Amino acid sequence: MSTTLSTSSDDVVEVIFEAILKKRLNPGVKLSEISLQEEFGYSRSVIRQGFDKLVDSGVLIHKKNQSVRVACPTEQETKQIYKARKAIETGVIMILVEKYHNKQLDLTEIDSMVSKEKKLHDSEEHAKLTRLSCDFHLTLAELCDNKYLVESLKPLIPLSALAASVYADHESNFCSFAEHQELIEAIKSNNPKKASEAINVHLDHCVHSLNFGVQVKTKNSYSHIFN
Amino acid sequence: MSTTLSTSSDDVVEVIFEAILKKRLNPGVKLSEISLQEEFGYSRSVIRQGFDKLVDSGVLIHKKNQSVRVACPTEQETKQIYKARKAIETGVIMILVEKYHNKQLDLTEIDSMVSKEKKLHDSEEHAKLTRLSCDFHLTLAELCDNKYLVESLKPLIPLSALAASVYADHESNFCSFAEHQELIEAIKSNNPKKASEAINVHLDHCVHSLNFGVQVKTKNSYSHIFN
DNA sequence: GACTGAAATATTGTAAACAATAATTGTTAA
DNA sequence: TTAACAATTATTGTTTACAATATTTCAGTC
Repeated sequence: MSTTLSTSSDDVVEVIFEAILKKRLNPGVKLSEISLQEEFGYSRSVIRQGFDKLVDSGVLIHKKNQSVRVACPTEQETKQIYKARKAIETGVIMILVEKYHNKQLDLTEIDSMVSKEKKLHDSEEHAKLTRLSCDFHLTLAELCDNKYLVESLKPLIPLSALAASVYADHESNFCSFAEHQELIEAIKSNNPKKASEAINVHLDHCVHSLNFGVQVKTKNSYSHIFN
Repeated sequence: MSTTLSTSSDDVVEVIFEAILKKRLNPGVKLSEISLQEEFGYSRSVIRQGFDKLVDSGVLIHKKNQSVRVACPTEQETKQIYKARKAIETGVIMILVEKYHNKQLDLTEIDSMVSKEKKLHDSEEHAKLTRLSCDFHLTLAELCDNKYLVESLKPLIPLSALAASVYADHESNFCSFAEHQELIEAIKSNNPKKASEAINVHLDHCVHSLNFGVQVKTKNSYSHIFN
């Protein structure tokens, strides 16, 4: 949370967030404290502090006396995640519509993100696109200038990425940049209803593009993950 | 998070949450790890783990090399808290309207909570009423069967209670039970728009009942707080 | 060869120790 | 008396050590 001075354990959180978004850490992977000690250069207790935070947000799963594992959202959990996102992000969009209308919102940053998404889509750089899609949603929340809203959404993004890496057949059109474009247009057109529909439709599309029939596969090694 | 087996540190979290909701812990109060060691019977590292979780949710504030303090929301933060709540709880209510309409929702528990609120209001037991009001909002979220939504809302409730204990002149009518009643009626009437308005109006009333002109006072001792 | 169970190993849970920093107290000088 | 500064104390940040639990290995049996 932004009221907190960042400590060493936040590095651990950030690196693991990153690794998940970059698909270097797959659902179900086991992470032991001592093994990561060397990787990070921090002592076990610092690693553990980072783990605790990630467990708290649901990104890592921790059963007593067992190593933590990267969460592997079930179908039901995935649907819950997106339902929660719809609630939070609808609120985000409503705030942004109002802010834009009051000339309190600068959309140049988010515009350029969408442009970049289009480029990555055209050049078929799927991994980078997925990553940028996640950033897009978080950036929208950040534009609200409401740290509580941001913190509410934050854990749901890597959870969504995890769900995608389990259930998405082709991640190319998992989180459509075209719909991101439409969303921004809706904000600019000062039409709350249209904007609300745009975000809800978009998130529904994300879920519907997933194939929950696939057999869940988990990986176990984590060498060369964090670099 | 419910995917986690509860550990000792969760006791710390619960007790401090409780103490805040019961107004035994006031905004700004300093909490030292060693002092609470005796209070709980756990070692310092366990206390610290609990603190870390509370810091992460914004309920405690932690600056490097200083003791944690109970958060003391500013006017701006309080408004952000309620804006975030409006986003999340509007989503909650929409889900409940749909669930009720599909006969998948049992409202007897929440009905009895409102009745109990009325009793406490009539007998002027303000402290217990405040506590129950908080539970009311959390229970609504829990009825959605969505742990992510619950976890999003959870930290905002004690933060709201903290804001109230700083800025509320008379806490008797801070979070109106009558409006809770209306909210439930709106859900039962299967009217999404009415329900949405009810929750937004209610949360707006909560903020507007606060007096941000008051001088913020912080207390410093914490004897006899946890019993 | 596959299964059972016990020993060995590895990993987590907790506590204690040490180092670094902040808060407090006490002293001195203006 | 007050202010500035030094010494002391208290508290946090981090590491390390030990106990409790889980996982793995391997021998023995069917």
